[in-house]
Amino acid sequence: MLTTSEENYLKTIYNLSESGKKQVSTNSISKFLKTKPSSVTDMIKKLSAKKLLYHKKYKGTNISSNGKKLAIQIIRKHRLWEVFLFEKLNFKWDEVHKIAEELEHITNEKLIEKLDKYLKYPKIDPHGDPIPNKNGEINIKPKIKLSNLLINNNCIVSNVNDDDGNLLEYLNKIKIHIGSKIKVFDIIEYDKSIEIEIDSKNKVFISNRVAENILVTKIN
Amino acid sequence: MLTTSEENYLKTIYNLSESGKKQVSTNSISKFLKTKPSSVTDMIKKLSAKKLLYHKKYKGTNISSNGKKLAIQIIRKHRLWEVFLFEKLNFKWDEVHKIAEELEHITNEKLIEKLDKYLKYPKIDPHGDPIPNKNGEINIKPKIKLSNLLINNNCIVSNVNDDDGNLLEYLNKIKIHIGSKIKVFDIIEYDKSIEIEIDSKNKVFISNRVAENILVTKIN
DNA sequence: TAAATAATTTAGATAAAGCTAAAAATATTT
DNA sequence: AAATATTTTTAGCTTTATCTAAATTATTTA
Repeated sequence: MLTTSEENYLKTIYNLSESGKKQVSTNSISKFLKTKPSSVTDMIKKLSAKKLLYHKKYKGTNISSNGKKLAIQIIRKHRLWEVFLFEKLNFKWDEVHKIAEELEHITNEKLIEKLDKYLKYPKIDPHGDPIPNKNGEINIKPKIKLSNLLINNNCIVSNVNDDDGNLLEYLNKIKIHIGSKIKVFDIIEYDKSIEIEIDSKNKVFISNRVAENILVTKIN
Repeated sequence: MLTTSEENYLKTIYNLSESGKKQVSTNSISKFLKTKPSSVTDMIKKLSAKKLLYHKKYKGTNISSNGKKLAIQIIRKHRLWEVFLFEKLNFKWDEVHKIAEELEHITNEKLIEKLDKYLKYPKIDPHGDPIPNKNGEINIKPKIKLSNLLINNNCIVSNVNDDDGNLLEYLNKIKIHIGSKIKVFDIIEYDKSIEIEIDSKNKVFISNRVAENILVTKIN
């Protein structure tokens, strides 16, 4: 059994090693968790002693296969709770993460199995991220440009190219945000602009340039 | 903001002072929480400094009105989560308490308001205990003998006189336990035995003697 | 490549929440 | 009312997860 703190480190190290090179630096962990590098070193020692990490002094940290298994189960719990908060309690997409950070540490296998069943075994969370199953298998859907979809395709917005401040402002105005469900209604051949339906409500036209800067996960 | 441990002490002291005399002894707290009396003394000092308790050395502890308010909100969370686990996730009555002990410490007001709404503002938990409302008001229903109910009354079993080992065994056999919902179908004038329906399923007859040893909370 | 800079680790400190053992206060018996 | 027993508190220790400051190793730059 792991403490909440150990779980948070493990999850962070797993996430950092997935979204980059396999060797995770002490500083990157410290930055993410907002703790001091010396605290990170301490925790790395603890988790290494439990064979959940491999660590070479001054070189970096790797997650072990046991560590990975545990991390994935924490992520599973996190994302299932996010679905619950979003779908059942009607929280907004940007409110669920913080609460799920607390709920994910509740340790009761039966609770998670029953929650999963109750939510009808969802495959993705409100941000479009895949939910690992009981056995830790993850169905990773690639993130593609909205401009690459075809008519009648459905997707969830998972990322926005935010180099450009104006784009975010515009998306905010037409109510597109991370987690929004979008259906492609029409594609105009002339300029590749597309007509979309946002969250089963408003329909709008967006230019190809905008559609190229929205990353989505295809669903069904 | 209180730590989980502080919350557990506060809740315990509130419960002990409700179910007995107002002065709570260090030993009784220690017994309930399975910590050593010396640890209890330490925590009492901490909570007294926060004005949540009043304490006189060697004499005993009282909960303050601020302490009471906080304790009631923790109990509110606990009982709402119990309803969720019981009604939505289909846990058994005797499984919900342990899980709710963890869930009750999650601190997010909006979460509890939304959970309350989602559960349709329940008034009692699966054990028949009242759920305090947002303002901390508790609708305390008296616990009465099952033998005192009238035809068509509904109730929840909240206590069983367990001096007699045979009674518990018998109740187990006919599937009556704490939290069971019972409807009175008929009362036989001759011997005051009653016909009841248990959890909207099986109907049985029980003697007046048995009915006198089951304490219930009337509902609707 | 040597010096400067950055990253990482070590050593030692702190606060929270528990513990044991002993002292002090209170309660109960004889 | 003394002696004994019980309860409560105090003093000091442990573990967990942090921290700061200093030392060590790695990397970058001039």
